[in-house]
Amino acid sequence: MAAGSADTDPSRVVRSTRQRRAIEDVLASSDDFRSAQDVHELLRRAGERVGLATVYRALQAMVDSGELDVLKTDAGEAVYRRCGASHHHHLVCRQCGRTVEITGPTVERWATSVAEKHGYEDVRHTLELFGVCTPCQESSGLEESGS
Amino acid sequence: MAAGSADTDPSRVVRSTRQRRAIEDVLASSDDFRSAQDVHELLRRAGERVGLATVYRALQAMVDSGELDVLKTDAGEAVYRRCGASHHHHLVCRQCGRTVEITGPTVERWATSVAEKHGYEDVRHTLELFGVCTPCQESSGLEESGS
DNA sequence: GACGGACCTGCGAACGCTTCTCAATCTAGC
DNA sequence: GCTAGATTGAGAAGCGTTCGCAGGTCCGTC
Repeated sequence: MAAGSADTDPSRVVRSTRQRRAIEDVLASSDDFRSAQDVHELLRRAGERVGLATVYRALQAMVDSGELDVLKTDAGEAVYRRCGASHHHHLVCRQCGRTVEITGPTVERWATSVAEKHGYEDVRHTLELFGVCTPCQESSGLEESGS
Repeated sequence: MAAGSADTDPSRVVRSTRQRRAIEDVLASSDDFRSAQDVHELLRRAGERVGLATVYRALQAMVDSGELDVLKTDAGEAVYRRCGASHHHHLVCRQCGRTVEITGPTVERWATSVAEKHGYEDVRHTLELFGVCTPCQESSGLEESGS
């Protein structure tokens, strides 16, 4: 925490290379969060030979320049998404993984107002809902009460 | 995902051991978030010989039983803090780590209703707010405009 | 108090994600 | 075409975390 904030050195020139363009393409073609490993795998499948380290460096650079959003999964993996894609959350079944996308102005407003009340600015949030979907409720209900 | 849900096996008895009590003590003596490595280091300094793996296992067990809160730092490190019985969220400064506890009936209700609308039950959620607290806004403002 | 089985512990290895190293390569500008 | 310097790629290293297993500890029972 409290990093140096020295990454945005204005004397540094960003070059447009084949690899960087390929990485941008991958992210541009999706609205979902993608991990660095994902991006690397997708590039490989697309026939682009790009090193993993390069993917990490490019993603980090894009985060620094504000082109990408980044957040951490529960597993500690960083996932990236181009900024400006519509913000939403997920409702995930903890048994089968079935996922529903959720957009909620209620929460967005609540988050902002709460944060402001405490004097925090530039607020972002992570919110995930975990439950058991209808099909899984039925099947697990059979299992557990199976006496 | 879709793990066995075997963590809350009712046939499993939790034992009270020297190590586990020491870990509880460390966390009880602080209101701050502590990483597993922190806890391990503190135990070592206190003269308690406890293995790192044991610390991880104990912390995880406490999280599962609801005794501890856990969240991930930007660096991907898991940090733990004893948790009041009441469910709440955190508003964390992404620069200095200053944390405010938040309880929000608004969100709780919203989460439940959204989940039910999609047929999900037994819903839990994770919600963290990240922003920049007032002191950090001022200091970083000075830095950036400090031509 | 002794016994036995289940749980817990500790060590080190393994794991996954990320960053670093450094020589080779490529880009942009002249 | 040439040069300076940014960028790349492969593998090693770093870090936090989890796993495997032999041995130790705890708790209920006799």
